[in-house]
Amino acid sequence: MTVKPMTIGRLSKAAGVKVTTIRYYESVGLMGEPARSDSGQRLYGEDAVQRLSFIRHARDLGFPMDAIRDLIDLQTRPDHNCASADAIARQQLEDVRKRLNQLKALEAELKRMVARCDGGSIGQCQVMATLNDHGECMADVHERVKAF
Amino acid sequence: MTVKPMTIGRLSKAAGVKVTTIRYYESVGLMGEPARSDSGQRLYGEDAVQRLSFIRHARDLGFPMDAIRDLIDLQTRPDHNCASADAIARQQLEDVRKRLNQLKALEAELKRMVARCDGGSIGQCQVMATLNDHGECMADVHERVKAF
DNA sequence: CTACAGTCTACAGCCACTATAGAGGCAAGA
DNA sequence: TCTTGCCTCTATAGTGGCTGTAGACTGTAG
Repeated sequence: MTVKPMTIGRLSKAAGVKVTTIRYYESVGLMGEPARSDSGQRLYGEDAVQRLSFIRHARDLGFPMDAIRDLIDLQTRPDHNCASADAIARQQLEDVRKRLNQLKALEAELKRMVARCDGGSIGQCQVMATLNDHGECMADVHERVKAF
Repeated sequence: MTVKPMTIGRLSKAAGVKVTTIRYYESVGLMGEPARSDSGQRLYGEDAVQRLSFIRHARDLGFPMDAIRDLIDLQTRPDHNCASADAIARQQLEDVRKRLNQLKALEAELKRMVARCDGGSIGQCQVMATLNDHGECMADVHERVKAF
């Protein structure tokens, strides 16, 4: 016997991903077109839960959509060499480390900034002074931190 | 004698901010409307360089536009108490620290992931296994890292 | 005068969604 | 059977912080 298929709402609850997000994933090709009921409602099987949980975990780890698409493609060829998947993950790790370093520099600078506030007036405010005077800045914050 | 005003291109070079970005800052109310030449070109004084460098530094430190707008408003009242500026900076520091913690968790998980890759086939790939099996995940990566 | 660089406005695109509108579908209770 | 109320559908616009493009005009050097 076959298992009863889920509507998108049930899938949403089962996978912990919002309905709109599932439809969005479909629209960008991460999810593939599901079967439809006579009235046009999407119908999913258990594999959809699995797929969504894969996507969600990868997103939680910060993988960009393109990388996830590549990983999903790789999954469909289980005998292919693992090196590609490894490379994608290593790239992601490198990106995360880079952002980590930038954020650490930001934290140091901000910490220094608020530490110097003595509660006086704006005119003498060291927070303002620091923002005005880039030369005063200790941290090498020249590259803007990218979106995650 | 007054100093010769700059066109937007000169301002761009002087402040290290792209022409389009300057116009964008104007459109969202961070820059204020400049004087114009007879033919309609924007004309700026030295204060614009100062203002842009303030904005840029704040952006480099990750302050969102709204916060920067607030800080600029504060600047126009130099005798106002410094507490508001301090609060904005502290909020930003807190945000940065939160993201830092999330990123550290990501880094740990990714490191663990790539360390287990033995170069075999996708079928046995530990990178894939980790992504498939959220239960295997050591890190508490339940909250998605926000854009910076 | 002729190039060519600079400037103008207005609008589309980026990422990864989220929110909204307006219409139709489905199951349970009266 | 009808109603109530949630579910689902499509299509579109908005988020943040810009960047890129198109097509027209302006300013300047040779």
